[in-house]
Amino acid sequence: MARPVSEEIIRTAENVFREFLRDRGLKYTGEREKILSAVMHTDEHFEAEELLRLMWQESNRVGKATVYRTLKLLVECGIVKEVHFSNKQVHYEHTYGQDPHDHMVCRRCGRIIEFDAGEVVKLRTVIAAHARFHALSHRFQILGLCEVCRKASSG
Amino acid sequence: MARPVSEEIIRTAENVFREFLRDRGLKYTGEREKILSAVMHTDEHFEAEELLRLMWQESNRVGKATVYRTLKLLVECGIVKEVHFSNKQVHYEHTYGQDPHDHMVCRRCGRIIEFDAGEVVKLRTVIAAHARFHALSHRFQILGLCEVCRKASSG
DNA sequence: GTCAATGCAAACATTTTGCAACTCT
DNA sequence: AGAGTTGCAAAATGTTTGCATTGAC
Repeated sequence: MARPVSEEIIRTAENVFREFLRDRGLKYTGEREKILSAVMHTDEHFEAEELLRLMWQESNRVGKATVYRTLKLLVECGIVKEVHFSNKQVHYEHTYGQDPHDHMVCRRCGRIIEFDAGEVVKLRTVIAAHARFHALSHRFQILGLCEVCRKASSG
Repeated sequence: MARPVSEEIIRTAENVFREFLRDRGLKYTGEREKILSAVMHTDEHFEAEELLRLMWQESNRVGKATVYRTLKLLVECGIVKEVHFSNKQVHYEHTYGQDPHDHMVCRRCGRIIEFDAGEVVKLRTVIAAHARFHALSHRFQILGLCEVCRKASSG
């Protein structure tokens, strides 16, 4: 899982976001600040509605539409990444100050295991070069059975 | 792109599907046959609604719900694969009789470039072994700029 | 004849949008 | 002051479901 992140990194992310907004003539509002903070304090993958629920529990009343709009901005500016685990909602994770990683997803129990993306990045560069493609990012997931479920099903 | 596939392969796929259905006490109906045929004759990635439109154009009147239900079965039986390009609809491709491949997606123009998945499969096995995870499949996409768009944006 | 499949429309879940009121800068 | 932002509720999107009718085996 994405690990909880130091206050220092959170402040840096805020600066990145503020600058990103300023560059486009957009405003750093109280809502955007609160949403970024909620995102950075999450150490799990989350969905938009989940983040909203979390914020409401802590009496941070922001509208649903604002959360969706702000997440989109955070993705654009690279602080947040979209992950597609299921066919339903989009999942998000903050990646700012984290090592790049990808996920293994257990088909049986849904468990998520992260792994370092270093080798994947190397491979993607080689593959892209062959097609004269300029790789900027990737999405990678390994689907299968985690150790527990494998043992359970062969037992 | 998935290449158009020989009539022989199509017949084999039909057999696979029929057997899959029989094994579960399900029926090989005219609708399912028509949908499988439409899928196998597609050589592009498609969406459920697109397939439906295509079939209607050729006066193959099947209900939308039936298409969704049948695609789900085809995925289960391994003839069709889900691909998640965007955050919106699921895309599908038939993979029966095709070499395993993954995709590069151009962020600017949306162009899809396929590449052989051999190296990815090797890498996923190594990575999975580290976590005692049993890899069964993967999803991989490289996002970036295709040659045309890279030239256009640097010019 | 039985049990499953179909088609339709209604339901559903998630995300986006229009708009009047508001708030950063 | 003015352009962008918010929240709400309505709309849109993509997919699923309930149910009466139809069809495969």
